[in-house]
Amino acid sequence: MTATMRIGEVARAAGTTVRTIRYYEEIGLLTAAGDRVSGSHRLYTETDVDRVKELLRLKDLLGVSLDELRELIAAEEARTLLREEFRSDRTSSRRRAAILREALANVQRQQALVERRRAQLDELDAELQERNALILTRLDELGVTPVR
Amino acid sequence: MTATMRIGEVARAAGTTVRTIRYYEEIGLLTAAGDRVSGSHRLYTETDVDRVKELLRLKDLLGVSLDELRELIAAEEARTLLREEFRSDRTSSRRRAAILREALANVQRQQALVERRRAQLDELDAELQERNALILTRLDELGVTPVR
DNA sequence: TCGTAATCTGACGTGAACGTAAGAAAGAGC
DNA sequence: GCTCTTTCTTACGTTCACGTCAGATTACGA
Repeated sequence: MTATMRIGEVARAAGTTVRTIRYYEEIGLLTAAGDRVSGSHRLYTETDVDRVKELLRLKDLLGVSLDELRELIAAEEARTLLREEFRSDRTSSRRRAAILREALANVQRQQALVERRRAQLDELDAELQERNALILTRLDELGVTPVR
Repeated sequence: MTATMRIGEVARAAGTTVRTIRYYEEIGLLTAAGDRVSGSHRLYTETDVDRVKELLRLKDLLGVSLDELRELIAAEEARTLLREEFRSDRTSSRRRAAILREALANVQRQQALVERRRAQLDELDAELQERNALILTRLDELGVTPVR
């Protein structure tokens, strides 16, 4: 189907290690494309690379554990369905709508977390600004010209 | 001097555990106020509570390790000096300026990290918005009225 | 002074997220 | 078919950031 790649290439493309990819599969965060008999090489697509990148990003930016991440992405399975099932002509409108709703809820959960994080960051930023200003004032009082 | 408190109260006030406070001292992130002979109770001030809160926040929001946090806060010692030495009348203007400059550099390092994080968050947010919009469009194409 | 709660030190335990090593097997290129 | 790199499975090791336990000590309040 799509240009198929092996685990090493995926790791390099996603900026991580082979072990991490396998580990994510172990804990159910990832599944190699296509059925695979134990022992044979795992095969992936570009989409998988994107997924790995996204997992790493969410983990880092939102500071969630891989367990929480699994919950957060639970409905992401729907995203896979969206590619495999959604495109099929024999998928009903009703079914498609359900898939889309799942995907929507999924995205919205992530957005909520992003919003919370952003609010916290803003607060921190405001306090840092304040401290910065205070220090500049004190320097000024000393008759010193601050750097910038 | 200031209203003095013990480790349990500090932990409660900062929303963490006694063990964490001791651990932070172990790795040099924190120092109990005043000289202390081994075995006697650690004593803290309100300022220490703020410091612990800040440490927890930076760790969480910026996603840095405690080691990195120590580097990041290195010059924070200057902040303590700022309270003890800065207020002394026998501290020269030149010395005060130096202390302030240290504090300034310190704050600015933190601000830089906050900025980077914010930029990353913004990027993530933009992509989520896009996905959200795409899903809504598809739902619309199906003639379904999305929730909200 | 005495009882009791909180804290002390020291040490070992734990969960998450991988790292690493060994030996076998797979698969791409010639 | 053969070589050589890459991947496979299994399993134990490691680091970080604390948790937990034991026994001794401290200090506050009656």
